[in-house]
Amino acid sequence: MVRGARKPRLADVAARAGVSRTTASYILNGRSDEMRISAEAVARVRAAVVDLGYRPNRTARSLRTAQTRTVGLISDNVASGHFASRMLTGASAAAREADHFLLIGETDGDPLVERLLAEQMLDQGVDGIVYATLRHREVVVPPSLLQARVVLLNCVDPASGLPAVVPDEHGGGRAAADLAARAAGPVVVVGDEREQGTHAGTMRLAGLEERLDELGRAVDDVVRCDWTVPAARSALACWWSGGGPAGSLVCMNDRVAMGAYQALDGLDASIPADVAVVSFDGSELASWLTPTLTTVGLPFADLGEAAVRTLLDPDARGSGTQRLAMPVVHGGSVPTVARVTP
Amino acid sequence: MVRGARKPRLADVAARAGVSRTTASYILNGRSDEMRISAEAVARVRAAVVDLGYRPNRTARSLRTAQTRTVGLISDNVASGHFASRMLTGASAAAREADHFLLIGETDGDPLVERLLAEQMLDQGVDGIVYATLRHREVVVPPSLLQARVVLLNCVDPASGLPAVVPDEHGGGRAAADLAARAAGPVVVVGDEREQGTHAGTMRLAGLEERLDELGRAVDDVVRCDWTVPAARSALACWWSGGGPAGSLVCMNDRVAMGAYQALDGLDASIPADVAVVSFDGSELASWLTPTLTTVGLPFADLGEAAVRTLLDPDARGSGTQRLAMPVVHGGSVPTVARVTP
DNA sequence: TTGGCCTGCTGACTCGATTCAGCAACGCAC
DNA sequence: GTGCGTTGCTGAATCGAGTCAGCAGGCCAA
Repeated sequence: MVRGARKPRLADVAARAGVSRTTASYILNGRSDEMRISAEAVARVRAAVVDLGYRPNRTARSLRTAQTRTVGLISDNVASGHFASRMLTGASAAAREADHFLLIGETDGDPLVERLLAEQMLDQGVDGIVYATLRHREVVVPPSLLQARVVLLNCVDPASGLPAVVPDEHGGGRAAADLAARAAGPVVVVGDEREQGTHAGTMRLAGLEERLDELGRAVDDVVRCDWTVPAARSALACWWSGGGPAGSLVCMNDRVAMGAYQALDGLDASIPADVAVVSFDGSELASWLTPTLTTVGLPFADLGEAAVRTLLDPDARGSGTQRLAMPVVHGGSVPTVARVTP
Repeated sequence: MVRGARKPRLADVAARAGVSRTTASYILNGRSDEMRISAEAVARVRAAVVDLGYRPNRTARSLRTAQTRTVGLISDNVASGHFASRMLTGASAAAREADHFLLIGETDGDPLVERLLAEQMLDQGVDGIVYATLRHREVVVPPSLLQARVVLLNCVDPASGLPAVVPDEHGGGRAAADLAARAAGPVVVVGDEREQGTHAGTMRLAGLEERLDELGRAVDDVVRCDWTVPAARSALACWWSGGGPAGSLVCMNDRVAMGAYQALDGLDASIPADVAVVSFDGSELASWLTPTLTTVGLPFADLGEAAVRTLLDPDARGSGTQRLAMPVVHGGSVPTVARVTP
């Protein structure tokens, strides 16, 4: 590129190659065969592009084609969520793969901000919008969104029938059952399955019960508490005040499991010999505990990726709800081999 | 807006108001006084905008003005970092405040991807680029970036002299000193201050030593280990095998502190009565420990906000490096009142 | 009457691409 | 030599705004 000169335009390329703008445009858009451009012209244009360091102006192209090659992601709190922010990683990677960029905006749950953000993204001309939530739950998307293509991420909107990508909580519950069943003794769920702000709990519990039943086992008790460290700690401490802990604990998330570890700490019971612990999330926290926690992971990066893929896939219009498998992250909190069940 | 009609353009507004496109444009851009447009014309145009539901086409405007009202954020791993992802929250909030959108891209540290991403963002016509890193460290920004306005976030590039926004690690170290000095006995630093991938450690240590010196105290020992839970746990367990723990621990981050808690667990020493623990990060983890951890926080959201503000502030060209204060997050791991120093 | 100034507006060009419709030049069949 | 088809290209319109230069028309002073 010539020093000091302004950025070259398509017209400059065309002039240098001795062809019209039209011809140059066809060549750069891969339509040279269709338009029967001679090989010589193609070569001259390509050379000119290199010589001038030409890069097409995306804005001008967008004006003409009404496509901006950007996708928006509107969320309540995803970037703030410690672990859920990987949805952004996945989404942005998938966008880049499709030569798009990801535009992000957070609403903090404020419906007004949500509406504003949606409108501004539409003004900006995004090619589609991913509507994401920190917790897996049901939502009602703002009507203004519906002018664009929308894919839901980590949430569903039953009324709208919009395509959605969510973790397979039910399958995750089944996986947890298999892990919990490795230990003998009662299976105890820790954490209120109706935790507000999500319905992951009910689905996990349903899967857990289904699979335990198949194994000839059952959920023997549920210790209801918020999904936080201190709530789980005190709930369990209180619950065990009767007899000593035994069997296996299925914790609704890794923080609850951490609370369980703390509650076990004072007692004379070791993990996993006396008590097995399984949980959900697959966050880094699981690897910080001793012994490391066996946890059924939320595939956040994959969720983000799948959502953007679905959004940009022209064939995926009414593709319903995709449930992505929750992979087990193996730790040391369950016995490595299943005990033989009587 | 009329049903089924295509989106109204400025020309439609002008026609309905009985003025020229030029006049309508001046009015909508707040230049009606300067251009001496009559109050009646202004009113008619505003009414037409409402009637038609007119929203300006940002792409067309961008083409003309060469401003896209978007800013890019290129990072190595910020969205994946559990806690650092709040930089995105702050950055996106600041962008929105200035009527801009945030475009994100992650490189995973790959210089090739970095270059590509930078070029694509420039093609996209971003009004500026924030270059961010997960860890606070020195970087060399890719030369292709320098075509745009750039602000560094959580890193510095001494050679380029680019404006940067970073946490005030030195000041944070001083704050930690005040907290550690509340307990009598030796002050022990936990975590290698030369942790690879960041130079936060050396700055924290320098601030710590400076302030301790002012208080007539000193760093009595440094237990060098990686900034991870298991490394800190085993390093401390080993270190204490001589005598019992006492004094105060200054942990290089919250995970190290968690390791310290675990190491203390078997021993007969309580926090903060026997050992005070201070750390750096201010992550949620601090609130999950028992007792809750007193930690000098990284103001990630503020950092992100300040970076975008600086980027968009026309007066802030060579504004040097902004060091944002690290706020103390008070927990229960240090004595509440300072002991009288002899 | 003429010239100059103010008020209130507009015509036409511009940003940088995409794309439809059409046009010369040539060969070939009749 | 006329008509037709193919090859290889191009002119000009278009997307939807922003903006410079200028133009009527009225008023006032000389």
